[in-house]
Amino acid sequence: MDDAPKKNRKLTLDLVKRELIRSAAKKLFAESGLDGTSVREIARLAGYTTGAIYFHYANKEELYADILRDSLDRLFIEVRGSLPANDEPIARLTAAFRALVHFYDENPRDLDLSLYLLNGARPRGLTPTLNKELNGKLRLVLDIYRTELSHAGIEDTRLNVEVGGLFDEMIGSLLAAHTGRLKVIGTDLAEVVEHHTANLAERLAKIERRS
Amino acid sequence: MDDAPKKNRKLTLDLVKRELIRSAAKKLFAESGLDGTSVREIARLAGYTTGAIYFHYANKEELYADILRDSLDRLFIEVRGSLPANDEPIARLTAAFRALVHFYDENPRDLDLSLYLLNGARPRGLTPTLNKELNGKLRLVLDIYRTELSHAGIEDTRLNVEVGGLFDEMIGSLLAAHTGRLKVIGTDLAEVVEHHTANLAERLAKIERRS
Amino acid sequence: MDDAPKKNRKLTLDLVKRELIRSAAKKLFAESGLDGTSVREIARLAGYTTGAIYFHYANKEELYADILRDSLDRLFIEVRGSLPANDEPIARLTAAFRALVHFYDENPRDLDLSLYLLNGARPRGLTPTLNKELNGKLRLVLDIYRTELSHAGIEDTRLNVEVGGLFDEMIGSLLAAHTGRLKVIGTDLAEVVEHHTANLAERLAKIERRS
Amino acid sequence: MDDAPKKNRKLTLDLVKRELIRSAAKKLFAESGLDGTSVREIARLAGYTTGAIYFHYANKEELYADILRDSLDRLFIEVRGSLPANDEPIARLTAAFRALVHFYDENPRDLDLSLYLLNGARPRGLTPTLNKELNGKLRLVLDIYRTELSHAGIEDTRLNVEVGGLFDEMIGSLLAAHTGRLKVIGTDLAEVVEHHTANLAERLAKIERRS
DNA sequence: CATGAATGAGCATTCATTCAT
DNA sequence: CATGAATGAATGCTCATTCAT
Repeated sequence: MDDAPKKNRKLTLDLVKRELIRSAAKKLFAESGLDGTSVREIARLAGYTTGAIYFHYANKEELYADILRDSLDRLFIEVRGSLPANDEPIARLTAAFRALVHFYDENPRDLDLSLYLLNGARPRGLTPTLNKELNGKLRLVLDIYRTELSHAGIEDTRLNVEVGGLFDEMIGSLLAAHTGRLKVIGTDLAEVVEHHTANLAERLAKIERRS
Repeated sequence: MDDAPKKNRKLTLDLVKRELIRSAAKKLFAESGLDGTSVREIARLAGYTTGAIYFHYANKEELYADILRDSLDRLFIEVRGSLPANDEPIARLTAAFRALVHFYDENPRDLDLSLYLLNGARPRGLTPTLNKELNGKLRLVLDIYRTELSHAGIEDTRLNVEVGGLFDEMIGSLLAAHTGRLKVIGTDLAEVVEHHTANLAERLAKIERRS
Repeated sequence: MDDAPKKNRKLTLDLVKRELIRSAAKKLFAESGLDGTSVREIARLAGYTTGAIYFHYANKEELYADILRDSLDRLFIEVRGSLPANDEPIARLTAAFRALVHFYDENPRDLDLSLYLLNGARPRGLTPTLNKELNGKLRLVLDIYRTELSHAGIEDTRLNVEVGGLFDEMIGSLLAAHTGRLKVIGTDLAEVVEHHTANLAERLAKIERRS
Repeated sequence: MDDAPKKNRKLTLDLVKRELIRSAAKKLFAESGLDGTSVREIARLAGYTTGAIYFHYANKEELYADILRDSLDRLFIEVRGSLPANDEPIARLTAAFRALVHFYDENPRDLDLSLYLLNGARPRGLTPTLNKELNGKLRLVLDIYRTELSHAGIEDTRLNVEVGGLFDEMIGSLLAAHTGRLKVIGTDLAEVVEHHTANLAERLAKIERRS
């Protein structure tokens, strides 16, 4: 405990620096995407020079992955943590979706960042390995909904369709709220979220009845 | 009818060539986006040299816009043409949405291509003028739904929310079907479309009752 | 006389077309130089397409040379034609210089065009052969002054210096008048020309006395 | 003096490298002009790769401007520094012109480089901002002569004409000496300069008498 | 003669990445 | 650890020139 104070301080400083870089990169990646952001820009915003980035990260892609990895991990924790203890499937699912919406509403940059994966789009520049890993993390979140739906008695065949569909509707709403199509009318996101989660509850109820 | 055979043949050939370029460009733009596609690649795929592209199009962006313009025009015609003659608002809206889904299901490349506009994202590299024009074309399609919803008696304040929301859900479903999240389970799109349009009908009915 | 009316008309038309091209090219070359003018621009301004230029001229350089050649020929004729019949060397020289100034004042485009040669500058893009030929034509004009000066009794050693110097002063004045440094004060060229030719006369007189 | 040897060495090396680029660029710009010189050529001559140039200069134009800026600054210092302390206007003006001629005689590349500005020609490719700035620097030099002439009692209306005229004659002579028209006869520049400054003195004297 | 489509080399510029210091 | 100079490949685009029609 006493023989490594320097190392600790150093480690801490190191983390602070890494966070500085990540924070700068996140902002820029969210604004302009992976290809649209240059390492020089990131370095400048973080207060470093180009070379420094490469001390902390092997390359640009790794930095991008690191940020997205972290974002997906936090999303997972948030959603999993939102599940209430009760047995009511619909209540649990509703809570889980509310958590998703809440997360991306509070962290709009993460939404922009995740768009690459969310719409399954071109992994342009993203190594297959990394693409797989990150999609795996996304699947982990989706699996929460899948599990809950299965607990709600939805048969396996419908499962993926429902989960994917509901998920995409959420994302769609978030995008609508986030990208300005909504700003025109001045309605705030909270209202929209309520509207959608209400819809969701009804739909789940109906699915339950059907199955 | 007989006095201009050469000119006609030439014109036809010309259109064929332009179409060759557009087709190659569409494929690549759909796969890798505007920035991710190089003019050289397009030329190579079309069987030309770089310079030839610039004989037909002022620049890369113009080529991209030309393709997207055409896609949105065809979508508009398809959706507008799908409206049945009867007065039943819900039937009309359902048909209109079905047409949208159908169009993008049949032309998956157009879906990828339109993603830029659909999720309102950063027009990185798109000239403001062009961005405006293309978004205008998209708005034309959205206005069809807006009009129908207003005929269905939805009050003006809710209009934009509903149109945007419904639209995004459709797009979300299409993406889910299109980008592989669905392929896993092997369910075909037709089923999903039915599922969603059914949902839509119910929801519209409910909205109608509320208003 | 009767058997070639078509050919004549054709020849005439041909000359007209060539003149059309030359006129367009002259304007653009004078404005933007050899490198700064594209063949396409010339063709467009002349009302033709690119290929047509290459029917009439082997290449861009040849077109440029043709124009400059013509300009220098006309300058030569003008200057030589200006020499009065009398024996008075000073009067003859003054007339010759006045003709030079007059020519470039009346044909400002020719002045811009000739700048390449006049300041002996970079033959960038100008084939040595052509450069030699055109400089030869310029020398022909200079030789008029040289001859006159020698008639005025200037010894051979001074000849080139004087001719070059006087010539450059004329050009300098023309440039000053032509390029805006003079416009500021609103003085018109006529005045400047008189001023300089007066100077010239005095100077020649003095040279004469000295020699 | 001793505590920063590394930094000093680095700084020195840095300046040397920048100077290497500037020197290579100056040579090529002087020979072939702004448009006629490619960045690749500059890099090659300087012993670097293309990209390296862009580390030191924002773009080709900036490099050109940097060189010309420096040249005009040095000319200004030279001319201003040449003015003798005495009150004799003609002596002062003669000295000032002699300095100009001397400067460009010693630095023939600077003369070629400055031709763009000197003959007021099309700033093809030169950003208006830069063109303005550089012309401002040239004006600073011209203003020295203007001031001296005004001290010599020349009335304001004649001022610009005289300054522009005298200046252009100087430049004309330099060009004549510099571009080979003189080389033929083997007369050295010194003689020509004396000849011209003598002419100048007489002319000024005459102007003074007239005014 | 003229067209206009196509070529292909060249250019300015950007940028991820490396590495000596 | 960080710097900053340098690399080199790639990119969008231009343009003189050619040539089948």
